Amino acid sequence: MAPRKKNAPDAATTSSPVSMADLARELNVSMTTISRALSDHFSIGPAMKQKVLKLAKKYNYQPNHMASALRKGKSKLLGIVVPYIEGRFFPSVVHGIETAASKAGYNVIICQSNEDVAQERRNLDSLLSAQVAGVLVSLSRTTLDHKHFDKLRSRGLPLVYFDRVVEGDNVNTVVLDDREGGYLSTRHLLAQGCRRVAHFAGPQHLNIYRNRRQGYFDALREAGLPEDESMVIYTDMLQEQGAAGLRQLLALPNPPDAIFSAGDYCALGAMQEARRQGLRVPEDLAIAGFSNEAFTVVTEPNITTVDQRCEEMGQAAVRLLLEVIDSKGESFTPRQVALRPELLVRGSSLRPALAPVAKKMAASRAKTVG
Amino acid sequence: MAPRKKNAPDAATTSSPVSMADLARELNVSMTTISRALSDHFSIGPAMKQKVLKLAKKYNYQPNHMASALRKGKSKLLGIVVPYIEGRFFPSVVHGIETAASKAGYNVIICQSNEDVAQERRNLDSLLSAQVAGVLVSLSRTTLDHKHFDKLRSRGLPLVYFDRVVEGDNVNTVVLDDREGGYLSTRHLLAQGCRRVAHFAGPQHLNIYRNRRQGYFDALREAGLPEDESMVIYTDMLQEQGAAGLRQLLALPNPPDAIFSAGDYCALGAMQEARRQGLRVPEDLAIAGFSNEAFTVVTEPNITTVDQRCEEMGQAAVRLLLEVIDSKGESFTPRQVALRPELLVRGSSLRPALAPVAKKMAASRAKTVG
DNA sequence: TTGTAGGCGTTATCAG
DNA sequence: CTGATAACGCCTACAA
Repeated sequence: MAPRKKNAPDAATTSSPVSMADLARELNVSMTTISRALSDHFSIGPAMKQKVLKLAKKYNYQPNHMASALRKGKSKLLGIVVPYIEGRFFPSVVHGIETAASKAGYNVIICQSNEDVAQERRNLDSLLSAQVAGVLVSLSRTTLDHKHFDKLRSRGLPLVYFDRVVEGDNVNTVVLDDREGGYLSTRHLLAQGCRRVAHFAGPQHLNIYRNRRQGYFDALREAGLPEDESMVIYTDMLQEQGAAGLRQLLALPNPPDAIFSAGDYCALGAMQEARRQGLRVPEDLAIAGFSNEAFTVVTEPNITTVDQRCEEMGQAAVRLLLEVIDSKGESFTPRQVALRPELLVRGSSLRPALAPVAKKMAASRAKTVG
Repeated sequence: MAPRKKNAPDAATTSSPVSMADLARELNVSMTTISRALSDHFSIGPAMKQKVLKLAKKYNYQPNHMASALRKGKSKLLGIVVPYIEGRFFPSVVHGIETAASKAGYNVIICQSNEDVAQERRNLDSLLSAQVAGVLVSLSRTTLDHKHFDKLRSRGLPLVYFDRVVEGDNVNTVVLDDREGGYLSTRHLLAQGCRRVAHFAGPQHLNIYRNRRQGYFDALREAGLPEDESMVIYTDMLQEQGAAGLRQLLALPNPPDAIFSAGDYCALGAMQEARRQGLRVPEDLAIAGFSNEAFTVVTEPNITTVDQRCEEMGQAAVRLLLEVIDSKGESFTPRQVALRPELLVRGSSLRPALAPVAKKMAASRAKTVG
């Protein structure tokens, strides 16, 4: 062990961190007093409190969270496990999480599963070892069973899933209300005067895509329109598939006058293909996507889409997690939160003739439906 | 203190974490033996090692990093401070950092300064308290002096700046070679046959923009072309400023046939304005941007740009930081790393007539110049 | 090859 | 109001 020189003028370059013991020695009081003064304990007189605080500032005292956590058995660390930190969605959610967590005095450890269950398992072990106070997870695509999360539960570690969640009512989850998103989007297209609205659906084993499709059908039914499976194209939400999908739709005896795509990339592909086919967007074909990708405000026209409230999702997840953490002892009844999506009406779906009116309607709708 | 039942069948729902002491008791050996067996110490026989490892697995033992860090005075945590986690750049860098760090057995705590020095200061305190082993920083825009980082240095805490760095040769930095990026881009435009290349420059108090401009001038000089300040438009790299900038350039007696923009958004604005003015891109006006924003492959034509190697930057920063950490004791000579940018030639700058040849040239150049 | 004991910095408990 | 003391879980000199 390196010899530590206490109470000695520090070496030229590096100095050891100041501990409570150092402050205690300096003031000729006990560590207890220091500890209490710093944590604003009622049993310490204001005079002493001031003295301690002043000295702490002078010596630039930083509490050692590890020691505190070790002693208390509770750290001020939250763990995040996401598939990856790229694209638009996850970074924004992480942004929201970090903001909310730091506001509550927590630091955040971030892990990526890279869409790999094995990695996800290791992430959990890693967070366990780091003694986090709770964990926020968005499942990897390859996660089929969730036994590895029992390890957390058996340790009594609070857990909240977001976006890609375990379904059930005994888990804490925060998701976007995808059904509502699909519903709002489709209803908007119908309000534009479109009568044959097609749908680009995503993989139906993922609940987000199932729900968006459900919202689409709900809006059709509400408008008294039939559910026509020939108008639904199943894709993996890739750009090229949007182009191919549109070609397929145009070959129908009765082609669509609008498309609600469950993803922006697919919508983009369709819009580009429409141009190649000589169709005007939105006059001949109205298009709406999903996710509010950055490029949707760069295309000509801009693409109507649904915002996923990434940041709110992060904040809601943290709020829920902290509730569970703070309720330690009493048994907390798991809760499932669904966030309102926001429809963003843009040029790709706004029929010029109806524009002034429709814009207003759409705007008020997007707000009031929430 | 809650009573802990050692060695007792665990309560129905939650169980306490298993410690080395628990394992030691079970095997009737000392904690020392357990500790050594788990850390693969040479003085422990293979038989005992096996026994311990098996029991550890059975009880799902997770080492307590906090205790270990407290004892050793060294944690396995790295701290990151970034202005924010959004857009394309920072998330990708963070992605690279987390990947490299976790490969080396480190966890990563992430903090956002929100472009605010005061917040940045708090972030540092927070990381100090969390006992991180080192810190990676990209400066907030409002950070003018760097005194608050002395706190780290005086604690002997390794520090690496990336992207937005403190300039000097006594700090560790990782940046993109922006000059080279500007040079490659401009040279490419010249190779396309353009002879009047304009430049959208960014705020010159930021070194990245200064350097991109320098690369632009270097390429012009190399081609024997004059430096013409009337062809340089100073902007904040906003989309609208690109449009305005182009209008300004077109009003010149001798308008440009190409633009090298120090940012993609500005390039986009110019491209949209060019279309409005009836100019063909790239035939009448070749355009190149900077940053490889996601939308550059979505526009028509796609936008030629310079990739900033976000992920490599993160990895390089971690490598450097770990070097400093591992060199503890010997004095480490600070190092400044500059990453090679990658020119991505796309439709906005590829003159059709020259396309087949030029494409090949540009490609080989982008690789070999590096 | 294994064990003993002390301490990292903090806080809870109990005693003044 | 304040102080002494013992733990939290792990590591490591030193002893056996």
